[in-house]
Amino acid sequence: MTGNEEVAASIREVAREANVSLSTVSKVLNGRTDAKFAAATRERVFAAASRVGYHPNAVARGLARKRMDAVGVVMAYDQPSVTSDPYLGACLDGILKVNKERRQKTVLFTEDSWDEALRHVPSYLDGHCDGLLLIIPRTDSAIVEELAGRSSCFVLVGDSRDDDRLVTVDVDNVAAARRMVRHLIKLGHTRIAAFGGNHDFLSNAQRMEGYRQALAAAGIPWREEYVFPGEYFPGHGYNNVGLLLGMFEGRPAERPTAIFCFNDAIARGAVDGLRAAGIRVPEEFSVVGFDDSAHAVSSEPHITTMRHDIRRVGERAAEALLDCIDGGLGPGARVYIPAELVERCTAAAPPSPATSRAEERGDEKTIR
Amino acid sequence: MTGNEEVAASIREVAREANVSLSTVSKVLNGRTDAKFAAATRERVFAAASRVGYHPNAVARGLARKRMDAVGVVMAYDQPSVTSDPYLGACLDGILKVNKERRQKTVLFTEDSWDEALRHVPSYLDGHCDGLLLIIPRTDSAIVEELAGRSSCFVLVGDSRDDDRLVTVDVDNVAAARRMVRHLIKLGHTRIAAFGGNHDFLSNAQRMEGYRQALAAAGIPWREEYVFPGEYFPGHGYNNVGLLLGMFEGRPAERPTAIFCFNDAIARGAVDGLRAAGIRVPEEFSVVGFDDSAHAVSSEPHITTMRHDIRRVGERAAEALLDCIDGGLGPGARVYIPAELVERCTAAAPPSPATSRAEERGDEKTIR
DNA sequence: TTGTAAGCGTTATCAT
DNA sequence: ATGATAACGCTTACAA
Repeated sequence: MTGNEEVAASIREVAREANVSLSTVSKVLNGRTDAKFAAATRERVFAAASRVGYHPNAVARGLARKRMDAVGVVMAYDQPSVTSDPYLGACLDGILKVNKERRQKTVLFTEDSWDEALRHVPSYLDGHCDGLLLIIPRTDSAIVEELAGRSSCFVLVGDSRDDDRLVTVDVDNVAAARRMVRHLIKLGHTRIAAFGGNHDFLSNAQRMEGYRQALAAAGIPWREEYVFPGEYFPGHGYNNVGLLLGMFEGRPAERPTAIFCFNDAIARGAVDGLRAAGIRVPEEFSVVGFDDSAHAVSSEPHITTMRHDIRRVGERAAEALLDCIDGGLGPGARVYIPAELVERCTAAAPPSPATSRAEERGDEKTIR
Repeated sequence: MTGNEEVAASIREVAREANVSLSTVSKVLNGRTDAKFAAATRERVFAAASRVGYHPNAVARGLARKRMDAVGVVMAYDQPSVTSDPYLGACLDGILKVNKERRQKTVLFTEDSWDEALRHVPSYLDGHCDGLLLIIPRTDSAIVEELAGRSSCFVLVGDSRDDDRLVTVDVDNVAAARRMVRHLIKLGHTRIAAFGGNHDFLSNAQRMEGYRQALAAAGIPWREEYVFPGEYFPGHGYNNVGLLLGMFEGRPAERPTAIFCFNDAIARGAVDGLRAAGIRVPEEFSVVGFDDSAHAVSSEPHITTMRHDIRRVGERAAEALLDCIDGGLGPGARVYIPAELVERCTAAAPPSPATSRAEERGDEKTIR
């Protein structure tokens, strides 16, 4: 109980209390090294400051320095809430962590849609925030165009489009896909099908690229008939399994022994389809998913998948933005966060080599 | 493509463009009614403003008006994340919704503990935010004391302590408990036990009060032996059922026919305990929970409970804070959010007298 | 080593 | 109906 400090003390009172000028107070309190103050003066200032309970006004300070030590986070979601979206939530967690460490304030801009967000760009850029983190999961360039023209700092989170005007932080889809396919190859698979996701998602293209690279690295030729386009839903996994099984009905030796699904939903559908066809997973057929979402463990068997560290995405994004604000990071930077392989119960070695070889012979046969 | 507006235009350029003074621009753009400007002047100003792409600087404006149109939300959690705590998440959603509607910025202050928060009070009150929303679930007065001395606006969310210096918004525990007990009474129960939660939680006292009120309103005398203290965990529900059954072993006609549990965890334990004792729920015994948490539907039977609208708590809290900032709401205000009865499968009419007696006899048998 | 004064971009209080 | 001009609280050249 130090009494009542009703209204915030300004730098003026400190100056008066300490019998020094305003600038002296400012410099001493900000620890400016360009001027050396007498120890006695410094003491007087500190004493006065604590006596009057001085804490600099962030707004005035911000106006003078053109730096608010605050970053904006803009996100749009049709979901009912921030909290109901695990991606947004995890991302935000990472952002908050870094901002707290670096003593930056986090201001949240939530919109119902990116159209709304676009309309509010001026308010994001009104000087309140030193930079912007945009959690913009799908390709939506209108707002990016709007921002890219301005001189402010901003980074795109969960996106990795190739644009020299902006910095992006995203999960490393191609490396993760490559890793996953390599995992299947190491298990002994050589005939690996790919069950793709939505055609217009960047992630789909990236995962496809990872698949391609892993195959190429292992010297396994690309086979168009192993690639099944689809969408990020279980139904597509299920249906494509039917298609696949039908396609290779007459030539079992060419039939894939594993499926790389572009997300867990597809994988879940594929597993169900396989089982419905009487094929055991993983003994007879391996299936892997992606993302380690709820689908991966929603029922048996639990799906082998790649786990993204979304929280880390948020952290790195916040760091990147801060670097950008401090002038250490220019536009064009691309940050990728590696994923982690989660081995569960749907991937194993293909059926025994003997069988395998036999199948491969059969494979040639079917070609003619 | 209007060209490149590299750096934000200031009110100066607008004034120059429009050939008017700074104050005219400010007044016209802010729609001040105290001065009537010629339509021509207004037009010129608007035209100039949009021509140079003018948007007022929020920081300068904030400094001048002493109002940032921003509110701070401070929360401390030991949880790994904002998103993993359903209470915090829902609350935040409500806050964000209202702030968005009222065009207020939301700045997030997350701390690892309330001690940390206490240490950062000065930074919350540095002028950046016009008021503070504190999501402070349990009694933790140090920080409240710290804030109550200051002249800023703040409201406590999820708390309803009686302190004239502050405004609180919380779930209406006593009304909800009263409502739930009345529900049991309406079903025909008159012997209703209460399984309490942690002794030191405010919610426990409030729910007990609701129980007391409902009984009193129905003219049912208070029976100390029907009240079982405990903690908010399933184990306490289970154990207290054992206790209760034991206590009334020799006098079945006095045994309660229903249990009002102070949360769903306790209720889940109670249901399990009853079933373990061979008693059917709800046919022979009713059990109700509170909070509509995951426990309520984690297994069969799904528990009849009271659902809180936490999102609404957030909304009302944000509204209360804004009212407070606008001077419309003074300290001492108490806002309560009503809960909703969720009828599920654990509450029914008590056994009919005849049946009841028979069952009670059977009950005695199983016990020996 | 310390002080003076000019901003920072707005709003608000006076005059005119 | 408009325009100077002084705050707002702080930082930062530039002086002394």
